[in-house]
Amino acid sequence: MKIGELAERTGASRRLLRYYEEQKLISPGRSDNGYREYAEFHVGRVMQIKGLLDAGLPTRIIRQILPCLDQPRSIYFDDLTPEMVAILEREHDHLTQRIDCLTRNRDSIADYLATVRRMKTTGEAIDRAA
Amino acid sequence: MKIGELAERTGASRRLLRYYEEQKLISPGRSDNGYREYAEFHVGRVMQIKGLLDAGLPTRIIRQILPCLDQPRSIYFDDLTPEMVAILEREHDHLTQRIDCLTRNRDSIADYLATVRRMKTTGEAIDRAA
DNA sequence: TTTGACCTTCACATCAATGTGAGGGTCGGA
DNA sequence: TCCGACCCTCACATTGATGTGAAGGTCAAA
Repeated sequence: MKIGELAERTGASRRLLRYYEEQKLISPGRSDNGYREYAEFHVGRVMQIKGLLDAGLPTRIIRQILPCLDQPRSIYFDDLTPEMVAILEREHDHLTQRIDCLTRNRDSIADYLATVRRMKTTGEAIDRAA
Repeated sequence: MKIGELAERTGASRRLLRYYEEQKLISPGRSDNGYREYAEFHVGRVMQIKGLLDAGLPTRIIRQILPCLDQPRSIYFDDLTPEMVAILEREHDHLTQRIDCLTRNRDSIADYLATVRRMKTTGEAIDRAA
């Protein structure tokens, strides 16, 4: 599949797909004419990159952890240095922190919305006294 | 408390604290000499901002949802426009998506690390065949 | 009273993630 | 063969979150 189709299927711009490649997050092949050639699995891959990016991870980190997240592992265990394990552990903890922070804030929003809805139905009694 | 102390207690640079103010995320008072004067609750507030920012939310969104997350509500229910409710609902869903994405990826890392550890103990049998 | 450690504003620098456009090939169909 | 819709590279622009430094005011302690 060429870049246009991948762009359409993932919602990422062509420019962005080239940027991901420049950042070594994806490595499409090339056909004879120089066009990038993407495989089916690149669709999921791009979605994953977009998600991680949107969640605040920089490409630098994504590049490091991505090879470990593939289903048929693309990095093998004897290639794995202690440094790499340390990075993964650190990122694992970091992700957990982010998740906790987001969860707390999301729940606060939910609480707030729930309160608003309760107010709306039980009458407009506002506790300005708080 | 002055900006230096707040910076030290929150781990945010002075520059950043001024930036947050410029972005209307915090509103310290001023003493006679023009120095910013922060209250105790600003410590938590800054941590929350840092967390949200680190998790990928732009200041624009943080500014919108922050007033709703305070414990003594600083925004009251009759001030709340339908547009604001819509924004909160949208952000709530968006946060949920982010959380799911991060959770999936964190769990993948955990799986990977678990597999690595299993390999280390049960011998170096590598499934290159995958 | 001077020095050092604060604080102020202003402004330019940087990095990551993007957009946008120029200048130019490739290719399939009218 | 020519047009339109693709693709390429290169490169400059922008936005958001920061760093950094200049030029200067405040204040406490020596």
